[in-house]
Amino acid sequence: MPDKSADSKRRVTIVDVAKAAGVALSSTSAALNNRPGVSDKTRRRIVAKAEELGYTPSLRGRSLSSKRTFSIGLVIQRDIDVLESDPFFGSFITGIEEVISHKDYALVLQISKSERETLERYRKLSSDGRVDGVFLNELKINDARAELVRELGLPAVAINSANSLQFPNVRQDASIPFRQLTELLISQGHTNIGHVSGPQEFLHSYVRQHAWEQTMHLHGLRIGPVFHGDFTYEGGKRAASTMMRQTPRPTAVVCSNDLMAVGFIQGCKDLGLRIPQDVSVTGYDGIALSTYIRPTLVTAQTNPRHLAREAAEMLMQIVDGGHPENRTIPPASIVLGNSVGRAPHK
Amino acid sequence: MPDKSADSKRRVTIVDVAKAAGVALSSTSAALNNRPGVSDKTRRRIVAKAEELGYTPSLRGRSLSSKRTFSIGLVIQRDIDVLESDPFFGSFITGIEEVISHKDYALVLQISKSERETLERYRKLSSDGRVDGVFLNELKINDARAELVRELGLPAVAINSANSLQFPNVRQDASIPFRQLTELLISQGHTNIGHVSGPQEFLHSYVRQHAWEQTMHLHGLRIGPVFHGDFTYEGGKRAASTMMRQTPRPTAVVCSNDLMAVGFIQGCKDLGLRIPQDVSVTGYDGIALSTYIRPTLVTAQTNPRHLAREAAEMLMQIVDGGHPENRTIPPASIVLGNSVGRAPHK
DNA sequence: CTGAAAGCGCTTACAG
DNA sequence: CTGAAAGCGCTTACAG
Repeated sequence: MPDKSADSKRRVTIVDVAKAAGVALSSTSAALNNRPGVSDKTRRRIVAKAEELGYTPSLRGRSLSSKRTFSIGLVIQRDIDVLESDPFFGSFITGIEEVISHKDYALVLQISKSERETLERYRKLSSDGRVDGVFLNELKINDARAELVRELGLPAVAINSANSLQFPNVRQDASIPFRQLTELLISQGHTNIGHVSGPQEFLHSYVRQHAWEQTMHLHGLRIGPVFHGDFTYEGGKRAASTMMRQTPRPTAVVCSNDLMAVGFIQGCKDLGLRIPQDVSVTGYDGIALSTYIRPTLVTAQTNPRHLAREAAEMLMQIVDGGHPENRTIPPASIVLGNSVGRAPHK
Repeated sequence: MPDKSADSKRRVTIVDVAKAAGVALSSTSAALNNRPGVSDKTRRRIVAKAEELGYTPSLRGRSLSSKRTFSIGLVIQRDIDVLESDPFFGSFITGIEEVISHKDYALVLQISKSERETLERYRKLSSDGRVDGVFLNELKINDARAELVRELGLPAVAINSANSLQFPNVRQDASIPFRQLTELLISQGHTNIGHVSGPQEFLHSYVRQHAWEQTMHLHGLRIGPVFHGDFTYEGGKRAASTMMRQTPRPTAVVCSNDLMAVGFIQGCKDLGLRIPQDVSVTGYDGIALSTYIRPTLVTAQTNPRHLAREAAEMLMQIVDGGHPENRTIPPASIVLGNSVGRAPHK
């Protein structure tokens, strides 16, 4: 018998505990789960016995009978090469973990490479019964996940969704910092201010661009050129090489995220333009990279970890049968780097 | 009755399929899982019925009876603030997913903030019966997880472990690229070459430093100064401000990873040193950031995604009762940036 | 408060 | 090849 591995030691079950304590199964279950239905005295005896036997409840057993998985799902859709440099990712997951691990829930993480695959993942998470709820993160305009998840009856909480969605939502409003960033540029004398946007299908791209536009109008300025980027460094670089060759070129550019802003700055440098003497640039996110580069970036510090914590708490409530109110966390606060200066004289 | 949610529609079970097809439960199970024990004709009839009824097997039911979870676990231990800028993370997870999602396995991801918590996580993953196997990633010297996991009887595969560990292992040898990087510097006339290491407790810190040392000796050179870093940007910056104030200061520095190398370069710039005219710098990892900075970094391109794919395949084999051989993937290849130049004349 | 029983949805010997 | 039955480890009415 070469195999004396762990398989041999049979698991201690709740039945063993019940027998050892000399009480019924139901009493044992109630005692161990802090449910009413047992006297304090018996409860204590049962709990002691359980500890003595080294009983630890089987998730599989609980799952089947309680029809819960004690897991929640997060599906992240990314182009492969982008994932690596994505700051949102790690922070967001950390925030989720901070909440759910204390509730004995676990995170099932899936990576998807296309919208079709993403929908397939949600569908399968549901049909397998693998999770009790999911996040609706990085929503697109008319995101197909919303209808799917509703149809599947899968509990969900949305992150920064439009209010129209029928899911509990947590948001950190980007329009305030984008207004502030735009006004900062205006206050420095800039009048021709461009925008490097994210992909048009994303809700958050839209919100950010809209805030920039509104602020320009508010101050009686015509909106500058817009480049439709993709949230990547390379996209930012391309934006610079396109936008900054126009005449007249903008003297300042509001970028939809930090990574593009950093790429934009490099693109400007490659064209021989100085930051901020020739061009002022702002970002959004507050990633570490924005403090590594020179000049350091003017941006707004978002808080994905906080956002995730709120979202996870809401999802835990839903899973427990609750109906949480929508939540809002404070808007990202402006971080003053050195990438913004006074508008150059004409 | 206000609630007409998804709860109302009862799940289609294998019993329903068996009844509808007019056969026994066992035949149905065999047919649906492509196990022998049913005639081809009945199998087809059963499969057709299952599809007709929209049957999709319940993971919970399967789990309980098969004593499998169809999940594997990855525990990542990080200081909170480091996680965000960690490139390893996203790539590694992507690699895992590429393998397991096709096998109907899912990844349970946990974030831990201390070694104590990490051990607790492994312990709980095992006692809950939440996963069928785990990764032993980012191993420390005498890593306590190894003994724990063995004791728990938890199937595991190790990433870049020392050979002495009794787990199937996949590695990408770092000593080759570190020798090459060191020799590149030597070939440029450098003789006083320093090293910025990772935390001493990590196996991979040790391997990298050792390769640098060996190469120096091989070429009859005395090893230069060593700074014990922490793999962060700030750590690299501190290394520069400490090491580059010494007299004589090294003319080249081999950093244990890219993030520290990037910080080191910034630290040098802050001291008024030019890269590579005054100091040459190398990294390791090949993160995107290394191409964003100027000068671009000389480094080695690792492949965490590939590493993860191999590891995940091995874990899948173990879970299926196999005993995979150790694997090796090709070493990271040198990426020539502009951070290395000829040694300055004395 | 306590106990015996059914059930969650599968898999797997075992007998025919 | 096919079928009836037990079992995985829990929870949850239900009756006492």
